[in-house]
Amino acid sequence: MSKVLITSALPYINGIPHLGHMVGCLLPSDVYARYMRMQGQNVLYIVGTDEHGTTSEVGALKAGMDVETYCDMNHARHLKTYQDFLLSFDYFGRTSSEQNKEMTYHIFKKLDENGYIEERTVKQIYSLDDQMFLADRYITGTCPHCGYDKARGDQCENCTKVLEPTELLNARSTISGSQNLEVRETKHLFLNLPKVEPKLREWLKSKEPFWPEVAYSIAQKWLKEGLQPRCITRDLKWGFPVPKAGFENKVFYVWFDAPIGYIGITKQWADEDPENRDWKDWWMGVSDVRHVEFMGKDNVPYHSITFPATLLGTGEPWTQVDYLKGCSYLTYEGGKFSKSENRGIFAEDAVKEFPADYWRYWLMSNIPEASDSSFTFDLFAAVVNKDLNGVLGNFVSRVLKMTASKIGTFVPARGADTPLETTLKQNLKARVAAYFKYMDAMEFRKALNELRAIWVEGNNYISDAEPWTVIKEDAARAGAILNVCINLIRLFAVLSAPVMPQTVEAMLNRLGLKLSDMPSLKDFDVEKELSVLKEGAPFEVGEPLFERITPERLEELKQKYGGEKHGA
RNA sequence: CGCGGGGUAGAGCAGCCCGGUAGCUCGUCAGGCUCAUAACCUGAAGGUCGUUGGUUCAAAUCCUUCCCCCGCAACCA
Repeated sequence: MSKVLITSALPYINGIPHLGHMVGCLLPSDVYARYMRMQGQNVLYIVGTDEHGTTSEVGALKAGMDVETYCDMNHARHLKTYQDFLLSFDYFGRTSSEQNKEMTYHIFKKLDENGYIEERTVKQIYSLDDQMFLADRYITGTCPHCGYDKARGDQCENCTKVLEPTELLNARSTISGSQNLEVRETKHLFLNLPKVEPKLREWLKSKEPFWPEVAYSIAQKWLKEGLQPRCITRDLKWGFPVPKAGFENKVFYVWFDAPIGYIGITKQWADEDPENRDWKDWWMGVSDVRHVEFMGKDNVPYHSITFPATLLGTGEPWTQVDYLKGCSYLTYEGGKFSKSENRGIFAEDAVKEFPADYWRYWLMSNIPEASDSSFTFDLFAAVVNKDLNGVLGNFVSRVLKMTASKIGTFVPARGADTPLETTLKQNLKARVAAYFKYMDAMEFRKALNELRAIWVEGNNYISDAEPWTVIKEDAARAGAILNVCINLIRLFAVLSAPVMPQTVEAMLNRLGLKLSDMPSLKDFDVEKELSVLKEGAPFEVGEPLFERITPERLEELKQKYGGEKHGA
């Protein structure tokens, strides 16, 4: 059995996860993890919060809390949200953990020993009132080019010109509003990327061609533009103190320790059960691990260039990413998700409106793979009503209700196959093979399209077989048809499990089965799976699996979540 | 000329790498069925594949011009 290490980009703790975050990395990583487990693979699925950096410090300051308490609170909030979305991670850790500190120090030490770390003195803006160095984005002032008075230290949003913070007129701290700023020199440590570049190029060459277009292009772009030494320390308090003489008051830059978090969190997981778990089995000197990373396109440079270079620089045999699934962005009703403008639907609210499976199904079948895609409530309602209610939910209803009313609440006897069953099985075999092929390749839109097509086979079969007509003349044959249909419900449930775990459980329960009764997808055989439920097995009809979204409800949702474009 | 991605029926997408009758889902219209959630099944209408020029027997697909949308641009996670 091979090992599959699955990681999702670690959500930044200060952010409020919205549907874009869910679909870009968290959800696909979960669907893939569930699928691989069902394929009999040994899966380790790691997620957690990314906690360090200025943004957390400022967030805590504004909330009037110390950073640790603030992060504890937000960590719990993130965890709750992801559990509500039914993410099946093996461990949900945090980059601020002791374990991650250990890993970060170890890796830093190796890089330093190998000569990849260098000191540089840089000029930065210091705020006397805030008593801290300000990141460029925390400095606001008047743009020297266009006179826009809310230009940020890195760029003017009005005229789009790239700026140096020292160019701003009337510069002030975004945090306190103080204009009491001065330029100070400060010493920092840099990771010498150009020195790692030859190794990096060689490594990328072997992996990259198999990545999605988006990920491949972004990595190529960075190499083409040439790598520069990258600063890995900051003048902040919230972070891991730099273990080097002369840098006692500085911490590592969040982007240095965040990806190391995958390893640190694995150690958190291992430490829970040290008898049976070892982080090294997944990360150090192993050749039987396939590492798959999921992330939004903004994260690709760090996972394809900076982090691999960091690991290569240690000279140690770390597990590197084998497949990098980079997704594009999901936009909301034609614009960006924005917490400050209260535009978009956030994960916490989403699960209050509809069960997680509705969102999981919609998001996975509309995942932005090739290009950005858009969430609209109209599209959402169309999919929920048509696919979930019309195709899947209605099939379950019509089959179970008819069997119950015409025969009884048990599985009728199976008959000999007619050409109808032969055709059904042929179609299903082809569909299932395609579904597996796309899931293996992480082409989720296509996979979900096949899943839907598999459900449609059920409606096609029952339309062609017409048990409601047959039963008037030949009760045994009608029973045989319904036997196939009930087995189809079970088959649909099994195949849908990676995407809609909750619904699948409900489907199985009606058939007197549990989630644990699901077969492995390895060596999945349509013929065999269609004869699992035998004559006499009891079932419950139950309520409809899904709720339809009425036009009234749709309007209500659009109103509530600011579906209309601002400033139109 | 900053970089990358995208521009294909009313909507959302596939096809493009490896040129050869333009495909899928929703929506619309018509028909069927009446077991089921006004659901399901069948069929039809609807596209000069953003634009210019070129290569070719043949271009959505290769090269070129311009336009539009989205994202990124290293002290923003």
